Amino acid sequence: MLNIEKELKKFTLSAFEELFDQKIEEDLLNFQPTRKEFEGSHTLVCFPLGRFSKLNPEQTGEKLGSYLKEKTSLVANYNVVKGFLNLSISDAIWIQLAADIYSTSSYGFKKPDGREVMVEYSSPNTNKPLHLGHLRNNFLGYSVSEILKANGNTVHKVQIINDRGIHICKSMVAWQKFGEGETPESAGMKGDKLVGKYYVIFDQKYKEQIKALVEEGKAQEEAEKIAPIMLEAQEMLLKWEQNEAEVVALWEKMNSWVYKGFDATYRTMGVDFDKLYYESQTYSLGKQEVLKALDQGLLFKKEDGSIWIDLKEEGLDEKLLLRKDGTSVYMTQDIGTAILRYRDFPSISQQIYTVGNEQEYHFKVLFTILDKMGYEWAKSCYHLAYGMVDLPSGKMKSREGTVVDADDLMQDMFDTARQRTDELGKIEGFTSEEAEKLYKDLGLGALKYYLLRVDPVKRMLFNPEESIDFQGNTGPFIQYVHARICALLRKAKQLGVTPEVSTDLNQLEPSELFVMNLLQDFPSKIEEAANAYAPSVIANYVYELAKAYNRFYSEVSIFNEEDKAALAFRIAFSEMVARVIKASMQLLGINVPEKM
RNA sequence: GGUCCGUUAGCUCAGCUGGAUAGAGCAACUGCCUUCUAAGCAGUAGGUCUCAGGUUCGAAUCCUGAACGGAUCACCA
Repeated sequence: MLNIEKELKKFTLSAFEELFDQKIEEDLLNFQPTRKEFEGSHTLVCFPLGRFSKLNPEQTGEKLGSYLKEKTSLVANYNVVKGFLNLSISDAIWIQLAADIYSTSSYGFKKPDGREVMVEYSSPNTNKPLHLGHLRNNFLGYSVSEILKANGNTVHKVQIINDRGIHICKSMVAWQKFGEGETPESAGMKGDKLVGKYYVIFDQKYKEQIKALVEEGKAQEEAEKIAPIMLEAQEMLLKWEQNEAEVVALWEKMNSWVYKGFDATYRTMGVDFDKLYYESQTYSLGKQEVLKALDQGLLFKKEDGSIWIDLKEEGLDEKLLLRKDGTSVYMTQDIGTAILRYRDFPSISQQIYTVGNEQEYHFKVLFTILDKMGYEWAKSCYHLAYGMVDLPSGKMKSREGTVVDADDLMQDMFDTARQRTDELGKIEGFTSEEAEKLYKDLGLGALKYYLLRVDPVKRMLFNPEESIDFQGNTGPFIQYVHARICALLRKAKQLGVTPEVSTDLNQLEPSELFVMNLLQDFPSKIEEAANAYAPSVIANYVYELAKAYNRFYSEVSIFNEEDKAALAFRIAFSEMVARVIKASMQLLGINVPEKM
């Protein structure tokens, strides 16, 4: 495939040899897109080149420009403004590039390179439903997986389901005491919602008990420790780890409710996993590993019997790995899970953990522990941290009922999509299934794009009062451009116009050139997104592309074109744009409709 | 207090491997639908890129310091 920038660099380097008798580093050649107020598409910054050409930047630009124009068929024209050499690429080259792209299947995607990675995302606790934070997590993890695949990696999507621990025991205790046998069926509630309800009830009762104890004269801290309902939860956790039948049965029952609810939510979200890990199946391996490490002298035991690791030398602190009662903590489980994954997938070269940035310290400690335990691969583990999604009122708190529920939010988006679509009235002839599918694609498109266009490291604000837009820099805008192009392609087919990039063509419109330039960027954008684990790179790119195409669309009347070659080209060109839009959106996990 | 992260237009965000007059969208205002989908296009207005130093021909971008906001340093996950 022709790469214009690469070619320009090559010729510029030889220009330096011929004109100035200098061999210079390629890195010195800084090509950037030409600003739209100047003529040209590629601009070479000449300031750093003066010391090699022994000329001022302006003169350097002139010399290079005339050399390139003369010696290569690439450059049709040039101009120098201040120290910037602006180059216009000849239409023939653009047409050749278009022909290359048009004939390339899955343009921009790399062939599998044998590198295998594991991406973890979602990883919910089973004591409450998924919320807005999980949406950012899931969309991010899913999209990064798709981007890595497009960049040539084999990807295993996994999650670790936090199905055990004190949190789930809290829901269990509350259900046992106050549930009166309620089930999702009897309550008419999704299972995850029902279990979440009892988690909230636990917290309410717990707070009441603490308050009562404090009124009796206990210190707050002590009251928190001795509140009866908390003791019951702790006892239940112990019984669970001892595999007591009744507790295990209750645990299985309530978790199965939750899984059914989660499955429904994941299906709506359009995410999936290749393999699921459950903490209940990995924590004992973690425990074994901890005990092994204790034998090896890597850990130490405190007087009360709890087991710790000392990471002060690594600039971290002491970390608890097993409680005094022998039960395991979060860290213990994560150690077991990581090791198990490498046993299951020995050829992966990296594990990527999509987890909020509030857990940065946790992962730093986890990777350090694994490293100390002698696992070579610990060095390549990567915590893909993302910022919290805040509400105008501040952080979401499930205990205080300020969370934005994932199912509710998605349903709101679908409703908005339906309403907007009905207002516009453009989908006559759709069956009700087709219409429903469209509402979902649009609603999810808006939501996913909204969450993914922001750089992952940044925390973001979500205001539930202001609904997510369907206009401007949004998912539906991009989906709309795709649908528009599909309408063109249908019409072309109807009229019997065969899309073709023909060399008979002799001129392209400025707005076409601008789009071509963006199309050429697609492969490097995928690479950039993969290297930075940042879907936002793709999101911003595809928006720019869609916007640039829209400009062309409004400036150039396609079917009024009398030149046959130009008409055939514009159809092919539009088709290319649609393909890149579709592929980009696929990388974000967003479907693009053909009509909307 | 230690460590990490963020701060760009009224709001939400790009730009950050240093380059021209810092860009989009929303909100406001002005045009454009008898012609391929107006969920659109074009335009107007809106900025001491938090501040102060430094490096450089050139700094929103790199370095140092400060301010503000957030996270974290749990026998929670």
